[in-house]
Amino acid sequence: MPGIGDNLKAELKAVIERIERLEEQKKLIADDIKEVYAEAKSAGFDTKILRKVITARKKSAEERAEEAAILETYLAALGDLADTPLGRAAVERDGF
Amino acid sequence: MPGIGDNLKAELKAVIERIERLEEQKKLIADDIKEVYAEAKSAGFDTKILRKVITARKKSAEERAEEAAILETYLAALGDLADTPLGRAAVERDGF
Amino acid sequence: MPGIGDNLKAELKAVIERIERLEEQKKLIADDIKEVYAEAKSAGFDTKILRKVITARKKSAEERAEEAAILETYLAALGDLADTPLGRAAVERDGF
Amino acid sequence: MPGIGDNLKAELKAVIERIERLEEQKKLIADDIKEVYAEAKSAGFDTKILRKVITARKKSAEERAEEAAILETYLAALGDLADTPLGRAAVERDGF
DNA sequence: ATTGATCACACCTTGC
DNA sequence: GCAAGGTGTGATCAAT
Repeated sequence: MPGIGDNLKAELKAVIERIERLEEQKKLIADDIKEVYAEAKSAGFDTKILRKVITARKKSAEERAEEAAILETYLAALGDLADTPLGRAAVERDGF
Repeated sequence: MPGIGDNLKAELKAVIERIERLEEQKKLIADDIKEVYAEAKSAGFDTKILRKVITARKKSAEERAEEAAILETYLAALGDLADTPLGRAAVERDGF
Repeated sequence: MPGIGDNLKAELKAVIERIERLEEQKKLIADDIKEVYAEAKSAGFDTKILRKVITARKKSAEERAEEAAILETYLAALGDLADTPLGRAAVERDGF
Repeated sequence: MPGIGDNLKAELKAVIERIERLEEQKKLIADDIKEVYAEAKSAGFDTKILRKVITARKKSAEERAEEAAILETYLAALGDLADTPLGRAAVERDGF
């Protein structure tokens, strides 16, 4: 019973396999992370605190990224401004 | 100001960097998975069904693993029994 | 000191009591389960194997439920398709 | 092939069914609890806080039970003491 | 008694 | 904004 469904079936199969393959890899890495935490615990670290540190650093990184994005927006605006004499003067005065 | 905490600090730093590196990799893979779902959606697949299929297949795999574990446990128990003449007789009669 | 908060307070009290009553019942059942395991152990059963069997059976049930859910979703999707002449033709040809 | 294993099999079946029946009941109650939380949420309560309250009350109850147990131990000791004239005097004086 | 593993529960993020 | 899935945490149970 070959039909138009065959292509769909093959596509579907491919999609599912790609996802399952990726999830497998993801799981391997997640297991690695658990292992690192386990080792750290054996070495006397408090994993709960450790996790908090990681989370805090992630938040900081996000904030930095946010700030960088804002800065970039400013710079882009200044770039436009820089095309005018008035803008160029402002840029120079403010040290950009 | 070198002190007794320096080794700990270095260790801690190493641990955190290992974890952050792994989490970064994990995120990359998670993003890949999202991308595959997005592509599949564009190709006309219903991602809701897709996800259900994936989880169902995962469950199947887990169940098979579970059953294999039970079988192994059974066999280990039978192996112990098999070390005694009485046990061997029982095992044979019951078709194991 | 009757005030506007009184209704809320009464509601809150009722909610908390309902939950605590249910959790109490839940705990009683959990204790019953423990007791059954203890009895089984006394009767010579290996509780470890017992638990594995129970969980495997649970997984089977879950998987069946999951598959039923997928089937339902499929059928719903097909039901939508079936509302169009083109869809109906495809559905019939592919044996649904 | 009737054998000595048949009784075991029947017993095993009975045990498994009892446990599964109890776990089913437990799940029903757990679902009831979820439902109460859901209703509470609809009524405008913050379920997170609600859970904290429940937990805190549970802890208090445990503490009270603990204290009651200690009290009981004391009372038992006093009961023994009460069998002696000296003990009885102490009990009376301290208001037990 | 303690420790390690297993499991249910609660929280939180993500997709819809 | 809600529903769902993944993740972290706490409790429970076996083994030493």
